[in-house]
Amino acid sequence: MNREYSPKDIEKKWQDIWDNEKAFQVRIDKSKPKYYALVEFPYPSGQGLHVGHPRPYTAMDIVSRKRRMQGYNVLFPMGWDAFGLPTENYAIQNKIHPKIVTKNNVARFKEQLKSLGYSFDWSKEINTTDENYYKWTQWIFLQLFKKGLAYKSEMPINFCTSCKVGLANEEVVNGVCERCGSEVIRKMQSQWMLKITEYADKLIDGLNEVDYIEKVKISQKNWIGRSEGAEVNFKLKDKDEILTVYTTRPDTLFGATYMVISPEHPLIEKYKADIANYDEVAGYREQASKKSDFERTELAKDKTGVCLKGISAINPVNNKEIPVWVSDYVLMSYGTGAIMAVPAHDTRDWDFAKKFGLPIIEVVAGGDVQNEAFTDVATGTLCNSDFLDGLEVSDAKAAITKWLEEKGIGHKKINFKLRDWVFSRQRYWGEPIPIVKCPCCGYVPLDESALPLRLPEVDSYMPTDTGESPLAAMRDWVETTCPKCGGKAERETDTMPQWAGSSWYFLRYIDPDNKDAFASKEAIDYWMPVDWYNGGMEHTTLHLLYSRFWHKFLYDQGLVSCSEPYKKRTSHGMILGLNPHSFVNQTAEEQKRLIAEYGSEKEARKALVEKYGEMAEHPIVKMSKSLGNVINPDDVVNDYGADTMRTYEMFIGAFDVSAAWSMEGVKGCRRFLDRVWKLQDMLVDGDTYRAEFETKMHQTIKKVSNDFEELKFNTAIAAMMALVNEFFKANSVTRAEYATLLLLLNPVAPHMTEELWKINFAGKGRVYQQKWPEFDEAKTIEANVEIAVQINGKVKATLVVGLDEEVESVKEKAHEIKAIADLMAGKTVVKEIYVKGRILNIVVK
RNA sequence: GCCGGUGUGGCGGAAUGGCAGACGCAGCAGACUCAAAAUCUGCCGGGGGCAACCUCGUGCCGGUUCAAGUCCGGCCACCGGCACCA
Repeated sequence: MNREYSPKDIEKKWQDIWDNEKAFQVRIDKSKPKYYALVEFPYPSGQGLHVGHPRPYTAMDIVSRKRRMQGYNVLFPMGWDAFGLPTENYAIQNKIHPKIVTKNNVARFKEQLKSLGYSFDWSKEINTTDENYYKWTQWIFLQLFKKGLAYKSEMPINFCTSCKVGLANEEVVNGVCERCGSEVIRKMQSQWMLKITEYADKLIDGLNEVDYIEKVKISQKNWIGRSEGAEVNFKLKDKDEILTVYTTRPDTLFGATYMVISPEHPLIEKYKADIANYDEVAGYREQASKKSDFERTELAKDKTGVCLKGISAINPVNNKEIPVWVSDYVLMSYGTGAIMAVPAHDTRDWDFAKKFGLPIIEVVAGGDVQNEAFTDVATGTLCNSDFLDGLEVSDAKAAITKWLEEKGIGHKKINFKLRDWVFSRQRYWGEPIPIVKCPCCGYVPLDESALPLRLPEVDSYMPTDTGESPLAAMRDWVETTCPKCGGKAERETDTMPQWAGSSWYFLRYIDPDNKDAFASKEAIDYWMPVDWYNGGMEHTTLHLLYSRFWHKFLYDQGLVSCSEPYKKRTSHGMILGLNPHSFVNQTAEEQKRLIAEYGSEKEARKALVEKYGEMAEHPIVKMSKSLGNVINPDDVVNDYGADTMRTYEMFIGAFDVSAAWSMEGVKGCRRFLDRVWKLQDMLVDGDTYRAEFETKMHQTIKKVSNDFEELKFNTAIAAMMALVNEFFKANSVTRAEYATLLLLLNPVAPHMTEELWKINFAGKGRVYQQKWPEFDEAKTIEANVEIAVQINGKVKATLVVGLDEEVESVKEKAHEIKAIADLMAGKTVVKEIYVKGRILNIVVK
C-alpha cells in the first residue's frame, strides 16, 4: 500500500525541482522545430488571480507540455501588462506610488501562477512598466512618428463636470461618471493619433493568411468595416460650390429628395451670410456638440434637424432642386460628413422624412415605401429612374457609377468604419510620449539615445482640472530644450494608452534583455511568428487589431520577418458563477418550500425577483462580491491541489463557451485523480498492453492527442476517466498501461504524474523528458463490433458482427434474430442499408 | 436595428447524418463500518407494464433522407458585441 495522495506534499516540491532543473527554459536551438505558444499576459490587479485566469493558461500549458514531449523547442512565456487605470486609481486613493502597487500586485500574481505549476519560462518574464521595456514601446512610437503615422488632432474626450477630470471610456457608465455619478460631457482636446486607417486594407487582407477561429476574423472585419460605394458631387444652386456625398447606394440617386450635412460641416460657416436662419442652425449645432455620446445613441430613434434656408442643391441626375438640412444623424467623421437622403430606401432617411414631411420617392420596386423603407438589395428592380429602369440593384450600381465617372460628377469609393487610434491619455501611469513641443520647430521627436524617457516622480497622480495629465504640473520636467534647435520647449505630458505595451510584447519575450534592439534579428527569425495565441473574446477586436497594425508597420520597416504576428488564434469562454438568488439554483427542498410558500413556481420566482431584483432570473452570472459567489483560486489550490484545479478548469465544459463554477464538480475531478493515484496498488508486471486493453489504449491515446489539439480538453479528460474506470473494473493495470496513462495525463496534472512516475518508474527520468505516447491507427479499431438492427429506422435489436464481415452474412444473422423475424413476418423487404460497423436498416412494407 | 453565439436528463455537458444522454455532479440501492464519513459496486430522461417489452423525447413549425440533436427553410427565447458608419 502506497501512501495517500497529498497534493500539499508534492506540488511545491515539483515546482522547485522544475525551477532548479530549468526544465522549461529555452534558447534558440536550430536542431529542433520551434513552437511559440502564447497566452495574453494579465493585468496585475489588486484583487489577485481570478478563477478565469487559469483557464487559458492551463489550456496552453497543456499544449506546451505535450509539444515538448513531442520534441519541439517550446517557448511559453509570461509577463505583466501593468500600466493602467485601476492601479492609478488605487494609488490616488491610498497615496501609494503606482510603481509600488504594481510591484506588490505582480509579486502576488506570480506566486499564485507558480502555485498552479505552469511551465512558463520565467527567465523571459517581462513587465510593460519596466523602463527597459517601455524604452522600446517609445522607440516604436518614434518610428511611427517619423513615418508620419503619428499625428496630433483635436478630439473630444470624456470629461466629468464634477470631478473635472478626463475619463477613459470604461469610466463612463451609462453616460455618467463611474465614481461620482455626475454628468459627463465631451470636451475638445488635442490628442495624439495613430494612423491605423492607413493599414485598413492590409489588416483585412492579412486575415486570409492566418488560422483564426472564424468569429474572430468576422469581428475584425466588422470592426474595420470596409464598404464599397461612390462619391457624388451635388452642385449648390446659384453658387460655385460642390457638396460631395458618399453613398453605398448610388443606384438610388433618382430617389434623393434632400441632403443632410453634419452639424460640424464647414459649409455652414462658409455660407453663414446666405443662411436665412443661421441663428437657428447655430443653436442646433451648439446643442448637438453638448450632447454626450450616450445621448446621441439613446435618442437615435428620434431624429432632429434644421433646414438650411437659402441654400439648396441640384440633383445631378435629374437637375431637380432639393433642400439641404443639418442633422446630427450624419457624422462628420465618416464619409464626407454629408449625405444624399433617399427616404424610400434608407431607414434613417425614412424616419427623418416622415418627421419633417419630406417627399418619399420609390426608385426600387418591391416594397411599400410609404409605410416602411425598402432596403433589400437582393430583390427588386429599379423604377422612376430614367435609364436605370428595369435593372437589378447590382447592375444599376455598376451602370450609374460608370455614368457618374463619364460625366465627371462622381466616382467609385471605398470607405472604412475604422477610425484612427486615439493614442493620448491624460494620465500618469502610462508610457510618456517621447515628443517635445517647440515654438519654432513644432512637434519634435526625442533622439533615440534619450530613451527611455522616464516617468518622473509627481506629488499627485490626480489628473488636473483642466483635463491635462498630472505630468503637466511638473514644470521642471515639462520645461526642456528642443532637440532640434536647442531653444526652450515643453515636453508632451500625455501618456500612452494601456494598449501600447501589449501591442508588441510577444516580440520582447523572445529576447527580453536585449539592450540594442527590441529583439535581435536572430531571435525574430527563429521564434516568430507566434504559433498559437489564445486569449479572451474581449480582446479579439482592439488588442488584436492594434498589435497586428504595429507588427505590420514593423514588417514594412524591415524590422520583423513576417507580416502577421500570430499564425493561429483561439478564444476561451469566461468562468462565471452561480447566482445564489436564482430559483433554479436552490436545493430541491428549498424549491419545494418556496413553491409551498408562494403557491406556484411562477409566483416563487416573482417573489425572488422582487426581493433580489431582475438578476434573480439569471441562474449564471459574473462572479461578484455582492453575490458572495466569488471563488478564490488560492482556496481551491489549498483544499484540493493545483492538479485538481487544473483538471477541473479543463473539464468544466467546452473551452470556447462560458461555464459556471461548481465546487461539486471540483470534487469529482479530485476523485478522479485519487483513483489514478490508487491505481499503483493494482499495478501488475507487463511491458505491453494486455490483449483486452490494447484497442482501448490506442483509442485513448488517439482521442487525448487529438482533443488536446482541438481544445476539447473536457472530452480528453473524460476519455482518461473512462480508461481508469476500465482498470478499476479489471482491478489491475500493467506497468506499460499505467506509464501511458501517466504520460497522457501529465500535461493536465503535472505534479501528481511526476510523483507517480518517480515512485513507480524510478530510473526513467522525469515525465517532462519522456516521449509522448504513440498510437497505431490499425489498433484503434475493434475486430468485432456491436451494430444496431433497425426496422424502418427504429432500433429493434443489436448484433455483434466482424468489422469486415460480408454484408450478406450480416443480413443473414439479422434475419435470424427472433424479434426481427417476428416484426418482418408478412412484410416485404423494400431495401436494406448496411453501414459498416454501425447499423443495418431494413425497410419493409 | 446589425453581427456573432447558445438552446439536449435534476445539473455541468457528450455524440464524422447511423443505437441520443459518453464523462462528471447530484440522487437511490448494496458492500465495508458499532455508526457516520470516505471508499468500492450497481441503478439512474418521461409515461405505461409483474415482466420480456411498448411508447414519447434534443426550444417551436415545416422539409430533405432508409435514417436528423446534426442538413435545408421559417420562427421563438436567452447571452455577448456593435450601434444613426449613409
